[in-house]
Amino acid sequence: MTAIAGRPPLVAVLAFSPVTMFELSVPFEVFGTDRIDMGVPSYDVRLVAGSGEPLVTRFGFQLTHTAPMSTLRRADTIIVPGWGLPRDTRPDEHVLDELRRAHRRGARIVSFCSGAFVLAAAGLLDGRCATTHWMYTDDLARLYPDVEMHGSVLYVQDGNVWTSAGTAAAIDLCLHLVRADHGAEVANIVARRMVIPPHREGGQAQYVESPMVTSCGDESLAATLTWATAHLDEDHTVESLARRARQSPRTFARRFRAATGTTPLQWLLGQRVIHAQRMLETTDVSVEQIAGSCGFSTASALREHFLRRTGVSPQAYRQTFRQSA
DNA sequence: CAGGCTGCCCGCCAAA
DNA sequence: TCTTTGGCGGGCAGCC
Repeated sequence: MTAIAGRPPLVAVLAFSPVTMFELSVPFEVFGTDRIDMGVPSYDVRLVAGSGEPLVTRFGFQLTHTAPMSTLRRADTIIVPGWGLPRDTRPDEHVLDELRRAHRRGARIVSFCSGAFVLAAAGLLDGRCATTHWMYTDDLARLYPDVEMHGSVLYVQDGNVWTSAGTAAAIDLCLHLVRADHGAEVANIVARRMVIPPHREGGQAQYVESPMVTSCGDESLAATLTWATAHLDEDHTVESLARRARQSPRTFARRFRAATGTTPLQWLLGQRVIHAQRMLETTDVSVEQIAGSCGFSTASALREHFLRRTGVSPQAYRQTFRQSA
């Protein structure tokens, strides 16, 4: 998302009573917190009440002095957090019209958790891939049969429409949007400031049995992952990683999936692409050299995986960040 | 870009 | 008996 020169991107949080407090605060924490001192570009975040003032949270607190509905007409990104009304409740038609209108002019439309029902009610998910909290996927599929539901991922992008799963996946999606806007380096700074892991793949399973890196969990697995990210340029196989973790390959693979929601090779490829993103953002090293230091045997292997995971070629990616720098 | 080769992934099952 | 482990093999993704 490119900001119009001179003003930071406008993020409108379109909330409906009774709104979930956690999800309401996530966009303000990720986008609205001033981190200029660490080199993070700022956003302009506004709260818009979709169901009229006062906006009421699920715990009964009232929020007043929200921004006017017309904010949606200027917003670069509109985020709809989860809300607590029955799933078949439809917001006012004029609010849905504003959403459709924003979508038509190219604004980025985002939902967290049950906020997906608002996007669906506006028809923005028809024929699109989407997700929501795993408890609601069946309901949404039944109410809006034209939506292609993906029930087991953290977040999904389809064109300019992004939907995320329950509660904490909102953070993953917001960080991903920061990454899309300003690159992995900036997203990592934000993640570090918020003291959360910088990246969980959107396709990662919702049913993760334990966080990827935990101080009281599987130490040898966490240590092995940390080590591998610091040695991406070397060759790794499931067998070699398992040996380092002092486990049989079969047990290592099993624990790996339980802890990360993905497989060793897919995780490794993801880490390599992230590292390539950082190098493209911060250096002028050739793509061939980047491929080598990321552990890809050839530049074409890097190009293939980079394109598949980011949607753009390494060269185009670099140009985007060189222009805005 | 086709096709073969290698290694990954995961269901299955027996052993601990 | 119940749970965890780890070896095996088929299908297939990734690489050359």
